[in-house]
Amino acid sequence: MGFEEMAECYKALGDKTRLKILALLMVEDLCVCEFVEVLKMTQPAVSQHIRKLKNVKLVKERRQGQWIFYSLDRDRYPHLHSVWESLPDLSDEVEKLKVNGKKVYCTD
Amino acid sequence: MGFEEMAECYKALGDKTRLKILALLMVEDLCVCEFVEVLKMTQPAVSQHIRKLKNVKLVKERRQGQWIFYSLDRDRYPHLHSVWESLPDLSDEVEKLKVNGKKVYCTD
DNA sequence: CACATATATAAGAATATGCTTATATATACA
DNA sequence: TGTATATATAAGCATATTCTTATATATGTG
Repeated sequence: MGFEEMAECYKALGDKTRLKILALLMVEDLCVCEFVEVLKMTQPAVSQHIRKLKNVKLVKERRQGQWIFYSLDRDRYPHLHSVWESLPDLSDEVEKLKVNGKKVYCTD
Repeated sequence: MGFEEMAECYKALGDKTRLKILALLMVEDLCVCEFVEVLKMTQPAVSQHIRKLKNVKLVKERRQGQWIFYSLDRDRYPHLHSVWESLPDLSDEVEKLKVNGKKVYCTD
């Protein structure tokens, strides 16, 4: 991987909101409307951050009905494994989603 | 380490020139005038990139006479070890410096 | 001390980034 | 087919980034 490509990847990591999105994806796959809840941001703002993460292949998407679930592609860049491990644990945030009835359960 | 601090760190990594500086520092400690030679950039441009790396503690400096040698602080962020290992090997570039008589030898 | 070399800093300009609001597209369902 | 929900995209604006040129500071040397 060349310097340009690497730089684009770290640039994607170089934002607090995107790091939180990735930390949330370490807990489980989530969709945009769930990020909107947790991050208290508008839907377009979230979508634009996710687009940047997709552009550098850090996250994958899979559509399930009207929702699109995003997942962290942990193995895309093996040298980032310890970066993922170093992210703060946000499982409490995901738990709050469930408690508040904002979690999307998809039974496809 | 919080998200804000992490983001600042990855932001520092999110630039092709700075990644090259770090890759060069994987080979050996270097000073600004050597980066200027290798990177074919102006001295202020190089200094400003180094300042960003210093701000997030990725590089350390030590003055030796009129030169300031910069070094990679490999252990500052343990989760970045494999990032350092993944950087392209630029020892050829440092070798060229020596061949062209642009290497700074400091005998302090 | 005067001058050369190495480095840092400041100011300005061009470009990039990250939000906002408005709108388009895709899917589900009655 | 019409409506609701989820998501993406576009345009515009405020701020940040990265260069350039000019200048300041620090060290070494005659």
